[in-house]
Amino acid sequence: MRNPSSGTKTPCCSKVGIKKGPWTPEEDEILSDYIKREGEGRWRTLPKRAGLLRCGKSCRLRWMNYLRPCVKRGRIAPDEEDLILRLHRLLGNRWSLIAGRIPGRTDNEIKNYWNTHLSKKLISQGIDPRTHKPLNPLPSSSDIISNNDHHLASTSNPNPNPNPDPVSSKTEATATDSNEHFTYLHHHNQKPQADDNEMEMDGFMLGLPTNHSAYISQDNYIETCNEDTFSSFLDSLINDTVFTGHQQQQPNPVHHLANPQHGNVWESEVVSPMVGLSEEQRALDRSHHHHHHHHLA
DNA sequence: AAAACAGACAACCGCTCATGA
DNA sequence: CTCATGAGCGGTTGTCTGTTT
Repeated sequence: MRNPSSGTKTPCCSKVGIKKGPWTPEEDEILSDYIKREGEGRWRTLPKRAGLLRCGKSCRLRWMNYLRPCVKRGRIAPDEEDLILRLHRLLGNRWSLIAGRIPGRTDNEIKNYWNTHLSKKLISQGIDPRTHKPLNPLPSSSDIISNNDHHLASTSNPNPNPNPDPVSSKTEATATDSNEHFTYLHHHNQKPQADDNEMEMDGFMLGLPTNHSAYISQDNYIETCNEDTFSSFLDSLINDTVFTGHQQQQPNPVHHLANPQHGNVWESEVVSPMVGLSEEQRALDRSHHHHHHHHLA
């Protein structure tokens, strides 16, 4: 990690003469034109090359979240919303991972939509947006009220989520004991990364095809082997029920994987534990995502 | 009519990770 | 191996717009 005190800290937009705030249509056009001509990348130097008084980060963000042709604008459709809910239940706040599964939508957009709409919606339905479980129906004496509050939820949350607090989950390596599970996962999945297709784990197998395997362990955590597996895994999830009516006829090589003869595990079992994804899983997903980005974006 | 407030979304910041020298 | 750098992620803040007082 970069040491902020090393003197090499990148000031990014703090430089004088660097514009901040909302983009103007003129700036948008300059950026779009430039990227169409020269392509993406080299964000740090792009502003200078393109003639923009912005930092590279800002340019990248603007392009990724707004200007790219494949970015879909407009309202989130009901089926998209359903998918977001479903994926969030599985993945937690891994917005980019979720976004990677929703064509045309960006992580930022989904994050915003979650925070402004879905989170509140779930709360109004008596569902904890973090755990996707019912909010404490009968607050016991030990429970402090108001687990509507995102922050307080972390203290009163009965679920096994090892990272109740998004901030701490990010800044600190999680030390909760339930993480040992993912430590295991991490060591076994991430190291060999894309080249191993087989894992021996106990737990019940979901039946991914060929040489891939994904499991729901006895603790109900999803365990995946590599990015392809993970990808297929999510595919199966997506195609499971969300688009019934839209895509159900669409043949999908990995269809039925997630809900084999075991019933709809997503609706019942997977829900809670997956929110407990830890830093290790995060790391795993990151690696997934890095590859995804190139495919999807 | 205007000030205050609230919601929605765009943008920024700090951080981690991957990669290459 | 270490270090520098680019890229990307997720939380948070800023700004705009619509609504309420």
